Amino acid sequence: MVTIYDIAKETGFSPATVSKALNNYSGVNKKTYERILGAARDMGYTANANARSLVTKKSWLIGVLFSDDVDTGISHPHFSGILQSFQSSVGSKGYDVIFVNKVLGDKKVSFYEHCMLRRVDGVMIAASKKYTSEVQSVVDSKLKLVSVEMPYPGKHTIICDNEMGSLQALEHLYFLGHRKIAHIAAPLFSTAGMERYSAYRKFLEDKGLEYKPHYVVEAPSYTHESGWMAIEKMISQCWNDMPTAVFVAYDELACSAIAYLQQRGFRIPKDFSIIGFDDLEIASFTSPPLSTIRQDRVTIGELAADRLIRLIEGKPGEEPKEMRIPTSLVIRGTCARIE
Amino acid sequence: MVTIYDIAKETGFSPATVSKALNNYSGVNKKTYERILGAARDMGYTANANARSLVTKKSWLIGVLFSDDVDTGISHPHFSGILQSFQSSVGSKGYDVIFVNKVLGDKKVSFYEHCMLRRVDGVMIAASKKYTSEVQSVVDSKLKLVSVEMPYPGKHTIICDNEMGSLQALEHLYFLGHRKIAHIAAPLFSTAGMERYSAYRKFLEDKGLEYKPHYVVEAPSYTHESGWMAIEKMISQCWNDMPTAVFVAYDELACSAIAYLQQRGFRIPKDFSIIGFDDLEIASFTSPPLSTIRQDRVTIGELAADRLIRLIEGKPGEEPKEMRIPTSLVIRGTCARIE
DNA sequence: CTGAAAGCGCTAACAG
DNA sequence: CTGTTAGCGCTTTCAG
Repeated sequence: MVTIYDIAKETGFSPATVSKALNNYSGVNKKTYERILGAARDMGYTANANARSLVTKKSWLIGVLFSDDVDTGISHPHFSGILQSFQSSVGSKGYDVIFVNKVLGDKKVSFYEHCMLRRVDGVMIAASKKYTSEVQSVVDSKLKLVSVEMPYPGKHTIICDNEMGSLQALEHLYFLGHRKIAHIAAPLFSTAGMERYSAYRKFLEDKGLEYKPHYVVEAPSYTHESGWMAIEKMISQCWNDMPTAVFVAYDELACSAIAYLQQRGFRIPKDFSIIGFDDLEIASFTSPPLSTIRQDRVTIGELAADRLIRLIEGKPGEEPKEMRIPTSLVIRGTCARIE
Repeated sequence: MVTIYDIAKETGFSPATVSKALNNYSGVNKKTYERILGAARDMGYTANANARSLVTKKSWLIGVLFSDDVDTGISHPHFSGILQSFQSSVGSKGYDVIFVNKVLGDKKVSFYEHCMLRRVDGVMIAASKKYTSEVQSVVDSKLKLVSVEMPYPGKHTIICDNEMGSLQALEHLYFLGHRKIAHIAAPLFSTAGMERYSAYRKFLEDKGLEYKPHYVVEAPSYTHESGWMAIEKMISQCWNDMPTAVFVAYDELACSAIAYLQQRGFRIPKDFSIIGFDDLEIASFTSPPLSTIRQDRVTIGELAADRLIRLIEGKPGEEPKEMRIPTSLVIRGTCARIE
C-alpha cells in the first residue's frame, strides 16, 4: 500500500507538502503540485480514509437507522425510494451511507454504539414506530440527525403531509358522492398509520358524517396478508351496512383489498371505490389501476440530505423543524361516482 | 470523546492492558478485566473504528457496487431483496455495508478508488451490464469480491439459474398446449436478458419449434414504459401470426404487457397466456395474478455474504466458482390450457 | 498478567 | 512555498 511517505521519498518533498498538494491546498507551487500528483497517479496512490478521519475527526459517513422488521427494511418500496434519493444526494457531497443495525458481529450493539463506533458525522432516522428506547438513545445524544418517518421535537423532520394526503383522498371520494366511507388503517403505532386515521376522523367531523366503529379496521402490519385480513374483517362486520368507498392508508393494503373484493365477486369501482396512499409502483399495475395519494420520496430524500449536511457542516440552516411535504392526488381507475 | 488513555488513567492500568481487556484477550486478570469494563461503561467509552482499522488494516466494511442507472438502483425490487439479505448476513458477522458510487463529492471517483479510499475488506458487485471498464477495474484488482448479477471468470458468482427458470416457464406453457410462444426479452446487454433469451432459443430448438424473429422483441430497459412499448411492438408485428403465449423475461415488463393487452380488449389468459420471471411483489397484484418464475433472493444474498466473508477471512472455502441458484415455477392466473 | 514503546497514514500548526 | 514536529486512538510486539 503506497502512502504519502512513499510519494515524499519518490519526489523528494516532505510528507506535509505531499499532503497539501493532494488536498489541493492553496500555497503549493504549481510545478511541485504537478510533480506530486503525477507521482501519486503513477504509483497508484489512494488516500486512506481511516487515517484521515482519525486526525480530522470527520468520517464522511452517515448512518441510516431503520428498524430491522418488515416495516422499513431496505426492500420496503417506500423506504427504499427515500433511501435512494438520500443516498445519491449525500453521495454527491462526498458522504457515504452505512446502515446502522442492532446486530454487529456476535455482540449486540445498540444503534447509538454503532453510530459512535463508526464515528458517523450524522444520522438519518427512518424508524416508523413509536419511541423505542433504542432509537431514543440516538435521538437524545449529540449526534446530528434528521428524521423521515416520524417527528422528533427539536429535530429536523422531513415527512409527508399525512393530513393533507388523507384529506385529498377523502375529498375526492366525497366529491364523487360517497358518504359511507370506511377506513382501513395502517398500524396505529406508526406515525403514518396514526396520522391518516386521525385525518379520517377529522374529515368525518368536518363534513358532519357519523363515525361508525365498524367502518374502521386497523391492519396489524404493512403487508399483503395484513391487508387481506383487514378487508375480510371489514366486509364481515359491515355486512348489514356496507360502505360505498374505502380509504386505505397504504397502497399495498389497498391492493390486497382489491384482490380480495374481486375474488368475492365485487366489482371495483362499481361496488366499492378504493383509494390508497403512497403511490407505490404496484399501484399502477392493479386492474383497474389504483387511485392513490402520491408521496414525493425524491424530495423527502433530498431535503433530508440537505438539512443533515447543513447541520453537519455548520452552515446557516433553518432551525430544526418539522417539514411537511405536500402530497398529490393520483386519479386512476378505482374510484367511481356514486350512482 | 473518551479514549483508552482516559480509561487507563482512571483505572491505573496501562492503555495496552485496557485495550486487551476491551478486546477480550485471554491473558487478562479477571479482576482487572471487570474493573476496566466497568470504567469503560461508566465513562461512556466507545471504540474508534477508524483508529482501529488504521492499525489492524481491517475496516469491517464491505462495498456494494451497483450501476447508478435504473437497472439496479437501491429501489429496484429485485436488487433490494438481495441487498437486504446480504446486508443482514454480513451484519451478523460484524461487517457494515457501504454503497460504492462513481460520484463522491465534487470529484468523480472511480469505483475502484472509492473502494480503496475506504479500505473495504471486500466487494459485492451487483452490476448487470456487460463489462464496463469502471467495474472491470475492480474485478481486475486484488479486492476480494463476489458477484450476484453476472459471472466473472475466476470469481465467486452467485446468480440465479436463468436457463432453468426459462425452461420451467417454457415447459409450463408447452405443457398447457402452447406451440406459438413469443418472447419479450429483457435488455440483452444484461446477463439475465441474454441468458433468458438464449434459453428461449434453445427451447425452441429442442422442441423442434420454428424460431420466428417477429415473435421476439427486446425491451430497451427494465421499466414499465419499456414493457409497454415492447408488447405494443410485438402485437403490431405479429398481427398476421399471433402467438398464443408470451414468455416475458421480467415481471415488471410482464405486468405492463398485461395492462396493455387488457386495455386493447384482449383477455388474459384466454387470448394470451403470459408468464413472467423473478416473482416480484407486483406479480401477486395483477389481475389475474401473474404466473412467474421465482428467484430466491434471500439465498443469493446469504450465499454471497458467506462466500465473501470466507474469502476475506481466509477460511477454507470452495474454489471461486459460478453458483447457479435454482428457480421455481409459481403458477397463478395468467396461463391457461390452449383450447 | 501488565506495561513501555513503536507505529498505522495522515493532517495541522508552526517555523523557516 | 516547503519542512519539522507532534499527535489522532488504537494495537502489537517484546520485556518485565
